[in-house]
Amino acid sequence: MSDLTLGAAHRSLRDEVTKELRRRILSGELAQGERLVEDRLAASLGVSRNPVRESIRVLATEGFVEVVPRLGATVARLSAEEGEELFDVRMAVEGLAARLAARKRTPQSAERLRHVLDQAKEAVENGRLEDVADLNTTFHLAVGEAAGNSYLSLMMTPMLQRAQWVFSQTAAARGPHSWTEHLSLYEAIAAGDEDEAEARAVAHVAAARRSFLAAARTTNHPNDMKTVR
Amino acid sequence: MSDLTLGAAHRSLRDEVTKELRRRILSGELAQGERLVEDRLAASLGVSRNPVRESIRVLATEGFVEVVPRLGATVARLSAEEGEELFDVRMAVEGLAARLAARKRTPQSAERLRHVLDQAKEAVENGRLEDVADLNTTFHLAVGEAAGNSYLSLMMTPMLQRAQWVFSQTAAARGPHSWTEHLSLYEAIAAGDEDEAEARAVAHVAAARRSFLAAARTTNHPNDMKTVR
DNA sequence: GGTTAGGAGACTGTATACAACACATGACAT
DNA sequence: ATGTCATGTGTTGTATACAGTCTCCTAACC
Repeated sequence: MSDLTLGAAHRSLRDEVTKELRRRILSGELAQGERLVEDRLAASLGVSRNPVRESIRVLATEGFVEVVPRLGATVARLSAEEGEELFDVRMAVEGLAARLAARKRTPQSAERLRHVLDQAKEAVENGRLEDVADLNTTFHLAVGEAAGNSYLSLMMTPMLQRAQWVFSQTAAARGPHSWTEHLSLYEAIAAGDEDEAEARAVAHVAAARRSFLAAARTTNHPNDMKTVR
Repeated sequence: MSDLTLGAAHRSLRDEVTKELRRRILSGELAQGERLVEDRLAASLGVSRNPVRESIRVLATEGFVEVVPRLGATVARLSAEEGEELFDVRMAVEGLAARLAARKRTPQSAERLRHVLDQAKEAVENGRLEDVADLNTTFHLAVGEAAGNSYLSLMMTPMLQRAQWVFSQTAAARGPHSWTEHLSLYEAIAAGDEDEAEARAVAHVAAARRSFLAAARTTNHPNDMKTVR
């Protein structure tokens, strides 16, 4: 139906498919537990089953999809408990990222962080909330990049996308709050203060967890997040 | 050539291919930077290109393979610096895993850890070094499982395989040493002492890093690990 | 001699085709 | 009425086919 418009520089079709499927999952367009039938997805994307299959496998290793060998793939289910558990991992990983980013700071990395912050500020002021969520993720990832540790970046990319997913599923948005905390983290990194950077990153994730818990408590039943079918 | 013997319970062929390719990379049978030509791999595994392609994509998201859109895939290169950086990530992640494992310990998880330790002890005593390396990885992963955090497990699996890769590439084996440290970590976890468990896990990874650095210094040139071509 | 156009070979990207399997439905037997 | 078996449909797993692109080699040209 809605054919993909593939990017200028001949980015392979499969990458576009992966991106689009991930987007649909993160946005909730594909609901948790929903079955991913290769034929249907292929038709809806205007491609053959082959790129779809490859994408599904990638998304499965990233944790967005569950594959049972002969039975097919479904969008992963995310219990409230699993959502909360993710924050533990984030605190450890992002704490490290912030510390290393402060240690290895360069003019370029500071510039990059500031650039993302500026974009986010602009998006906040203009009330473009979808962009704010994306830019928050981008900022966290930029901190990971600034840490100058390739495996850390590789690991953080799907982790942060998952975090965004968790939030979108609970409808717990907290854009402006985030922004000031990001600024404060940026300052510690730019100042090269490792301990403070780590502490602020951990505190930031902890604050995000509290938002999540509050939202989860009001919008959902005790043990499961909404699992629209 | 060497057709895969696919497991009893009809585990899909593609899973076997992924496992086998990963094994070949970890063992060095496929050298760093070596080109992965789909046709050749397919022929050598006795399957068609399709499962091979899917496997390559999965291994790429795990960080063992690098894919450049129209040019093909190569085994990832691991500089000595990247190898060392991995230890930073491991300290953060495995420290958390040990802490959580101590917090959430159950008779079952303790039993599981002890079982792996017993196997490792037996392998050490019988001098089966390849098995020791695998069992060390298994133990670390078991700690991750004991933490009862699904995303943590998901993240740790490729991370630990990568760690094993790093060691095999530098020929830095330290089996027996590891074993006593593992035992000590197990005891802290079984005692439910969170702080001690985290500290011992971090110390264990730090010790591994020292082994790595020592081995890397003697076997390699300053900035690059051996990159056989 | 160096540089550039052309073409052959190799390989990836994508589509199509077919085989194997799972599940549902319904008929038949007990 | 219930259990078991046969049949059909939908879906995944795998193989094959073809088109597009990159690289390298050759040859012609300046």
